[in-house]
Amino acid sequence: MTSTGQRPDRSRGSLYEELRDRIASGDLAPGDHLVETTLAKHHGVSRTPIREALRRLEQDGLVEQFERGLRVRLQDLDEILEVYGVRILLEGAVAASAAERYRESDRLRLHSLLERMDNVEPGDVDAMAEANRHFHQAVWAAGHNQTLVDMLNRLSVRVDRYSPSTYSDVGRWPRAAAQHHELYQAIVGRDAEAARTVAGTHMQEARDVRVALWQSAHEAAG
Amino acid sequence: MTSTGQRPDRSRGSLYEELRDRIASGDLAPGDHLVETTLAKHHGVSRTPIREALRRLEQDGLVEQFERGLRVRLQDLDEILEVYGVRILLEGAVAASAAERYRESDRLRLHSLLERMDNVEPGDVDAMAEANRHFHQAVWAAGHNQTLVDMLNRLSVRVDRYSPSTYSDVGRWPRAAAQHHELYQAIVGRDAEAARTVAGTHMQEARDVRVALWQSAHEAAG
DNA sequence: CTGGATACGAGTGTATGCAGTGGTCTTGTG
DNA sequence: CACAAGACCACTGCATACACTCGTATCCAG
Repeated sequence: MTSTGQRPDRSRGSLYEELRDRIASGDLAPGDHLVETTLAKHHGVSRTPIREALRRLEQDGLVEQFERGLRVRLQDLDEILEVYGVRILLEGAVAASAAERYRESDRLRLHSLLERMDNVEPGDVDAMAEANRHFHQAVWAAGHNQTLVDMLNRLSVRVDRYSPSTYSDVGRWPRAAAQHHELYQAIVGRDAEAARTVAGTHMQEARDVRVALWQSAHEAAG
Repeated sequence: MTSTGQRPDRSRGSLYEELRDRIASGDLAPGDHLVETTLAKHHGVSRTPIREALRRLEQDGLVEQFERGLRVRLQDLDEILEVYGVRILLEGAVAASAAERYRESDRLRLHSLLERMDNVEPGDVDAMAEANRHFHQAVWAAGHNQTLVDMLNRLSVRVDRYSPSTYSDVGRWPRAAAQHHELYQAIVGRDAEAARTVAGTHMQEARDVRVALWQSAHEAAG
């Protein structure tokens, strides 16, 4: 051990993120038991910070109490449908809010992210997922409603698992890109209801793809 | 110390609730510094469980990082409006869902809580708040959507502060009770859109009262 | 009296120790 | 061989010890 005491070599949230990513990537699979000592060893820290990260993951709904300890939460189809149901509503709300509160200063950011999206290498799923995420977050920011953003983040965390992105579905990207353009137009045109509709539809399609992904993953496993 | 080691005399969430209640009641006022050692002494435990509770309060948005440590979060009008904005949407959604998924078995519970509400001693604000909360939670449960319930809980926690309830506003109770009856009728009648509207309107009024409460509290303080 | 350096203290982050609990494995008995 | 009693152990929850940081008070020199 090169250091003890305070000095957070890993700033506070980062251990949480490491664990969250391990869950998202499937390295820690649904149902896996999480033993504090084991995780502590694996991440090179003591149990204390591990415990804090686990508590947070529990709040996020990624991890749950099971018998004596914790395990990675299993996800059923109902849960995915529930989360997307709320997400459809709130993505619509934030898009509408972005349209209502639109200011010129928002446009540059949105537009540059839109371009970046258009220039993604075809087939590069990770780049798609990233460009998509950035664009959506820019819309969230343009909504100027931190409470909505918090809720949307919580919801995203709960379903961004099992696969890097719903864009692993071949063929969805161009369609999604078109919807992003529509959304951009609606926001810039200050048409709140159009923005709500487009964002909602976009999320519904994301839901359908996610459901299909879940189903194929669970057929494979039995 | 009568006991050491595991035995959680206070089951795990309860310390969190104690702190949350101290914030809600104003015992720990907005802006107050929270010192782990002090809280630990006050609640008769060590820093470890206090820290876990604080992390959770931070997630809830009741407490925030400030300089070296934590303080009780200040709340501005915008935040209250944001939270209620989302709450209006989601209370509407859960009411609609309750109407859609209505089953006879839900009716007994809703009805008995409605009666209990009608029999509250006039002027007993705490009893009003409690009856109100129970009725709403029954509606949430009838919606059969745990994700929505989670979100609504998070939102409630963030605004149920400063005063025990929006029912401290004289005259709101009968009106709210009437709305609860309307909501009940809409759910039992399986009229999702009516339920959504009633619940939304109800929340809007709650918002207005909360805003008025906030304003009078902040005029008094300057 | 003022500026800067140093010492101190309050408070957090992390590690570790210790007690209790529930499951499991072992052993003895009918 | 089946089953109950007991020992063991893996693991958690809580307490405490220690390291480090930053603000502040103090003290000395100019």
